[in-house]
Amino acid sequence: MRAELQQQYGYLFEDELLAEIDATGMYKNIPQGQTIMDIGEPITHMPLLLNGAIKILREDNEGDELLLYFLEKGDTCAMTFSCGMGKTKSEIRAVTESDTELLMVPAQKMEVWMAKYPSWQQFIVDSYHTRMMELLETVDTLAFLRMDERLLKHLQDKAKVTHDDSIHTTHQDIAYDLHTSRVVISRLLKKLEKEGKIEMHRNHIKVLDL
Amino acid sequence: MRAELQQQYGYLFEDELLAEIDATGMYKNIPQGQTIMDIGEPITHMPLLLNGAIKILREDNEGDELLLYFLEKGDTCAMTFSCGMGKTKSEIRAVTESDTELLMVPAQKMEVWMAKYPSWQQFIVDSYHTRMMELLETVDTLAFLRMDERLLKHLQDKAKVTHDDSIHTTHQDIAYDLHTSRVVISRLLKKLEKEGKIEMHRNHIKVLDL
DNA sequence: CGGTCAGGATGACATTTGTCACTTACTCTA
DNA sequence: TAGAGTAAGTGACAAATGTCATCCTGACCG
Repeated sequence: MRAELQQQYGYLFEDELLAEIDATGMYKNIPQGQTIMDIGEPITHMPLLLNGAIKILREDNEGDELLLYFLEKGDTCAMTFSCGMGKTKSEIRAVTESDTELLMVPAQKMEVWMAKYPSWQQFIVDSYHTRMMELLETVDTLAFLRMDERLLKHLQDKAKVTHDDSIHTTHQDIAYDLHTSRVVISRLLKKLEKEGKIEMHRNHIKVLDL
Repeated sequence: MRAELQQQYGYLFEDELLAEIDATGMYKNIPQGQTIMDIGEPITHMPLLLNGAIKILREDNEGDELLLYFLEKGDTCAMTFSCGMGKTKSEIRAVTESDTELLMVPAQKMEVWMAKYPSWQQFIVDSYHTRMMELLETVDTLAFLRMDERLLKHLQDKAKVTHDDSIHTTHQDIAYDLHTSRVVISRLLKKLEKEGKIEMHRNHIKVLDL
């Protein structure tokens, strides 16, 4: 674990901070498909990813979801930071997209480190900025792209974070991520296959247009 | 100007920081409808709003716009902060929604203050969080609401930031903000009027459902 | 091997949004 | 006062998306 921490964050943090993270962070290895943070739950810890990928979701009033963005190793979710500091509840749901190793860092430590370590402060601001840019990209996708374009982009993003151009998922799961219906996704996938951008198989899709 | 600075930010910042902002910030009084920051331009200053409101816009590949959110007095746009620090170009356009007074703070000062003043650091993190929550709201609006719901919410938001339930705007301007066409807006406004939620006049709209 | 269930495909139809063309109404200026 | 320009309304049509029902296929289990 310490080796992975060193590998992912060693170039960012002072040795002293790395030692503190090592001492206080709770290591977890979570299989694919698990919810590690949910909407409305108080935030007690903040995840630092060591390996794998997480998807960050929003939810509407009917309980239907929408994918905001993916997180990968070396990332954290900045929203957890200030929700933790403000003692508010989570506005987003985090679900493991693939088997994931991470450190859960206690929320109260984050504030202490903000004052104590310039590298942590820089990390938090950089993380906010990066997530902000990703949310902007999500807004752009929703506002400017049609559903078939969103679908292709989604498959490409998924292939990128799992490092596998063969995606194991169902039409229904994709429909949930894109906040639409399964029938619409099946039709659009058919269209993308016709266009030579993907190859369809039962329970998985191979992305050709990367 | 110093009085307004004290009024809007006095409760947030140390006296020493306020003095530095006063000394280095460039006061501006900008009429409604002016672009104060544009996409692709390098960021040399960051605005601190004293009075009025600004709308923050995104642009697609065809040059069509989309409103992200409004900023009011006591606000800044966190995206300018890290874009300024990273010496990158602006990803958003900022346009005055009403006559606006603000201080333009030099970008290089922001980084200095980050290390020097805990209150500035707190302000930046809080600002990031607030903007993040607003972007989430924008995502929700785009993903979960139909165009007529988005339109009503837009009018309500506009009324709120201008402190006037009679909005001076055109169907075409609203269509630009919502990234749609004027005809669609005219029809939906007609529908909202029928539903008793607004009152329509040429060049302005009165919001009844607040 | 047959039954069940999940995943996927298809047809028909409805709703929402967008585009184009044209007309009407209002405002401003010479 | 008339003309020009802008703002708004309407009709017709197209495209995109969503819903419902039904059927087909593959995997799994008893």
